Amino acid sequence: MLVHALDLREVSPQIGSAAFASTASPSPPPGPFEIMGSLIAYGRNEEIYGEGEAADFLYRVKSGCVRTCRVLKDGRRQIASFSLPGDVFGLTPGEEHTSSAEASVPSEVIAVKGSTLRIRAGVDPALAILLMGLAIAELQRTQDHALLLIKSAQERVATFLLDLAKREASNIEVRLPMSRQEIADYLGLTIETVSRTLTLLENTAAISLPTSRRVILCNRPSLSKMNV
Amino acid sequence: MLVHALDLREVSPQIGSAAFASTASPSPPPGPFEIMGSLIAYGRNEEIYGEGEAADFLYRVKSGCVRTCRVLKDGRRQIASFSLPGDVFGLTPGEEHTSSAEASVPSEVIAVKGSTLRIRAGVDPALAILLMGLAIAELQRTQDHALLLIKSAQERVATFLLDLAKREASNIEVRLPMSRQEIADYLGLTIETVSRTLTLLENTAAISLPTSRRVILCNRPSLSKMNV
DNA sequence: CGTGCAGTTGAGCAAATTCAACGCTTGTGG
DNA sequence: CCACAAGCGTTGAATTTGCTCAACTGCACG
Repeated sequence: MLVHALDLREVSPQIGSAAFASTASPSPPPGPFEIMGSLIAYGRNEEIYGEGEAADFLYRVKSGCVRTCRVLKDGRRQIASFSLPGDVFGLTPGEEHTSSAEASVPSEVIAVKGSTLRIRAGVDPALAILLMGLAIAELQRTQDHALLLIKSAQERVATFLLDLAKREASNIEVRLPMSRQEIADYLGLTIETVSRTLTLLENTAAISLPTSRRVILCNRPSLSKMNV
Repeated sequence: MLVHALDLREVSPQIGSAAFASTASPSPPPGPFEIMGSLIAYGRNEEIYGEGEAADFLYRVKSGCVRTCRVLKDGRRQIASFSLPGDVFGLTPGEEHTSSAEASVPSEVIAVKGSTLRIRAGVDPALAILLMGLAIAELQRTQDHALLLIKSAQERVATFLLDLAKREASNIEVRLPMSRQEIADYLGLTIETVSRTLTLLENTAAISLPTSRRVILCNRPSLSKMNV
């Protein structure tokens, strides 16, 4: 049930590379992204890449929040992931992006050219294994997302909040870097159902909503009970 | 929107390895699976591996149909994939299986020990890249599955039938190697809704159901219209 | 010729969606 | 500094979709 797309912290221990080990620290030492990539800033709702475009870059979020989306012919949108600082996104099956990526809020990302990575991966087995780890981690998250989509609305929202909470410094307050519409498109619900479910959780004292973008988890056990 | 878990046909062209190139032919020449693996037969509903077990093997379906499942605490089951002959399954994020695998019908699979593959992948960059391709292909299918789960019941069933049809020799008749319950758990619907939707499609002359396990696609355009 | 399982069908119900109105911020211009 | 518009979120009522519960059918197998 993960909200973030790719987090190098999770794969680096497996691959025995120290390069990413301290991604979580406030100022991580330079890794492949810092060395080979360039920093780009995007405004709210600005497109980073579009569906069908050539997949030439791999990105790492430095600040903000990036969503990846797929859109059905009739306009229904599914948000596949939210990537938070430290997460990697842009890994795509094949040569073309099957999803688009946009900044949910003003965001900075570091972009590494895919061909650069590919060339180095051919030489450097550790990098090849790192890329494999990214793909595997992304697979895990996508599986969890699919599993989320068979749950009830309450369960989806509870799971979502608990996932976000894992990423927060504070483990009681969650800041939502996305709109209700984005949450709805991620959870496979309508904006009204998301709103109603949040107020329901507030009425049952599971959470509190000081502002629409801040959630206080008052009663974690009751949320966890919904996190099947 | 793929039903099969992993199909080497799709990854081999990208990786430039000839070993798997003719997987689709009636009697494929020996590849890693034939050389390094052993053939095992499973009966209907027999477990191949369970959730939480060590992920030591990679499997390729020789005959039959294998489902991979995840189960929520309260017993709700999601089928993540159906693997048909030629497909690979068992690739798992991490050391433990996050899903179980069972034979939907009596099936033969070829198992390759993961450690064997890993050892060879360290030496053989082509094999490492092949494994990467498997992960990426699996990722694509899982994304498509997640997208399926935001569609209407009719759309899900139509998509499912069209996906299965792609795998059939005949492109008008589809054989279903799984029960209604399995289809329901794959599509995130109930068995009753699947049954009702199939009869609805039959009443609208989109399909015909000579037996419950055989579907004739009478009107592909009308099915495709639902395949958003 | 029963028995049991898989699938279908029906009726009523519950959950989530749709459509619509309302309220709260936020930013802008007078 | 206030008025007002625009965007976002919330709430309500009616509707729809798919689910639950239950009965029934057909088929395979002993």
